[in-house]
Amino acid sequence: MAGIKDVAAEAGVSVATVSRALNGHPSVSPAARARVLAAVAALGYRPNAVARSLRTDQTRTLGLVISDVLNPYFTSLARAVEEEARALGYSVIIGNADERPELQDHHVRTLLDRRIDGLLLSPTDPGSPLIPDAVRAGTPIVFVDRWVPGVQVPVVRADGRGAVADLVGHLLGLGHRRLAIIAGPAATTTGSERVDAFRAALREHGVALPDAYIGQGDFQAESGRRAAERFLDLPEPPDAVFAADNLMALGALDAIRARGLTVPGDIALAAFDDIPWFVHTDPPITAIAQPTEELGRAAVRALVERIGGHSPDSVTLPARLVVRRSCGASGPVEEPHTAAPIAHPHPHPHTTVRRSNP
Amino acid sequence: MAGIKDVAAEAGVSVATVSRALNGHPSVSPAARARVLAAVAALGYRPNAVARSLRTDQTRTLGLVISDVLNPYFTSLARAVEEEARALGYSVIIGNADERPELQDHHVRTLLDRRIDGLLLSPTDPGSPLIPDAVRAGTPIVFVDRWVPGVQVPVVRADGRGAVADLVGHLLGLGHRRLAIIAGPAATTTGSERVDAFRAALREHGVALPDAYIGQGDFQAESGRRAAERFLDLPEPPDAVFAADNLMALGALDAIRARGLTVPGDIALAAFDDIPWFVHTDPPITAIAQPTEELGRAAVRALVERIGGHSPDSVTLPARLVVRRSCGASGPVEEPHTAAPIAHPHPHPHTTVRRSNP
DNA sequence: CTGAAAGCGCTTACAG
DNA sequence: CTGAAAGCGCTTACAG
Repeated sequence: MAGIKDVAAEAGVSVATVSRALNGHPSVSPAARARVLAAVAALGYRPNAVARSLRTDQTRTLGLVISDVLNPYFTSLARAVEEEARALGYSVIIGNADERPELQDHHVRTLLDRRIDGLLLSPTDPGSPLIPDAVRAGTPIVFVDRWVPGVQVPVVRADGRGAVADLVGHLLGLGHRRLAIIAGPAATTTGSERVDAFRAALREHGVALPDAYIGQGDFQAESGRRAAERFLDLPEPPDAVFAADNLMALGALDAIRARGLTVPGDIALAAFDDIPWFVHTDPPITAIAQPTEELGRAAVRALVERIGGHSPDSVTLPARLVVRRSCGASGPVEEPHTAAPIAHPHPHPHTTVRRSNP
Repeated sequence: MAGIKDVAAEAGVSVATVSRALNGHPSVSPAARARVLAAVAALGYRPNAVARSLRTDQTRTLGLVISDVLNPYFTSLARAVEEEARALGYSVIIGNADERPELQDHHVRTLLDRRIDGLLLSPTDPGSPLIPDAVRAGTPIVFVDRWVPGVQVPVVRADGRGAVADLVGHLLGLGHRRLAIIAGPAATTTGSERVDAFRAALREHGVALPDAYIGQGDFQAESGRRAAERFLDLPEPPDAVFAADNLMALGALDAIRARGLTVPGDIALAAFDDIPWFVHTDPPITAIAQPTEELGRAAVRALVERIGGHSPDSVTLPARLVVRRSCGASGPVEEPHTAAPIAHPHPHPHTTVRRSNP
């Protein structure tokens, strides 16, 4: 593989001039630049990014540690992150924690060892000591989606409270009274916030959320299945279940079907996070949609600002309820707290979109 | 950030000894090793992977360029790849080509600039000159899923011919006669092979595949929608549609529903690539399942062999048909070419699994 | 505008 | 068993 020395020899200049020509340094004569470019083309030279990084102390690389690559939500997030990063001249290396603390640490450590310029993190394990360590060491970090309270790092996330309140109103309006939730790990912010929002909204309507109606999941399909089974084994099973992510909703659907029960006939089902397939499930599933792409882009912009030495603000974007048929006959839709409906990426005759209040 | 010199000073040894102690070199006295380890712990030292890579000329990193991160097939593949790579001591950097040739080239180039030790590639653009260039330059490469004919590189993929033949038998057995396919780009191997297999299987049964029944897609949902619409506009629309990937199947389903038609009542639908959601769509979708995890692992093993200087063989694993209800009343299932059914990851009352012949 | 030289943080023959 | 020194491929003050 041709190195900068080969190019210099071929062009009849010093390596310094080659470097300057390639990096657009102004003080290179047009003649020298032309010879360098010709030599580069002739040799098929490509600068060694490893050497350059060592010298410049920057890798032009961002790390992104997500909780689960098999979750379409994180996958869309990753795609948006990569796009925005590329637009700003950065590469991104994705680490998949698979909802496992050790794996999160493994990836964070590996990324740090590679001297990424900044880290985008959606903590699976908010208790990992690596996080405050990295912050203290001065590594630019931004949390996306999930965050760690108390750690001084900008957070880019969606606020689902309004949408959850809309969902609860929707469920109660359809006559459901025994509302249950399959929660994510309480240690994660998205795990606890969604239950809190659900409980708060129920309280507004004077409805309680008994412990038996809080299933403990881990954001994976299997846990959704188990939680749903436990609900169905109750002497008085819930008549509506809200899964805190799309994978647990899938698991819950599996469990409900396995008992020969139907949605929404026997039990209503709704999910946090909207995905294209929800339009085509039987029945189409009512979900809370996050502005995923915007979150990914905003997170990258914030991180790049941090890398630039600034202190970007946290960003919170609203989520919104997308009503389909999984909670009961749609009937005449009453707009919950607001007016204008928003277009949904997958228009469907049975879909109604509602925006939560700001 | 503490460097190796700081550790050496703290431990009272030379940087050479620190390096040896950290890399498990045998000739380090227990005493020195202990002092080094203590110093490392005290300073929170982490070796700079960039510097190490520059010196050793290896990054212990694999590149993986996939065609579309939003496609669950590639996402599972990526997960399996990362797992196996990690087990073998490698990191992986994923590049998403998004089915766009320029993006594929961008990622291949970036990965090569970073001096990855080897590249796993599922070519979106088989015509890219970067591929033969890299092969010529000696970069270890292995193709996964898709490949480029004529390029001397091991290929790890699934052979869907048996399963497609099973599917055609299944469709004809249910009384469908006008079978259509939504194909991927003819330039990609998976794009052309699936049509070829479909056409060959039809010919076996004396059925023709008219041009009008070959929809040209690009493996994205939107193209599936358009192709399905064109089919439905035909004076004699097909009575069964086979989408060459799961995203085009989603698009086709959208289009069929938008016309107020039902599956399989008005038209049958099947897809290449099985995904968990196919169990819960309305109706559950008959699909051809690839052994995705095995493919990912085998690809990594082959690539690591290549990096080790060996010449691994190509690997071809069989795909299999998973019958659900989207092609018509399931009725008594006749096993097509073989005997034993295989367990499916998502057992479901309406699912029957068939293995294609070897 | 250009080149010689130092140096980024490691690893590894070489000599002892 | 250990250290001094060279060198991986670049970039960048410094001097001219």
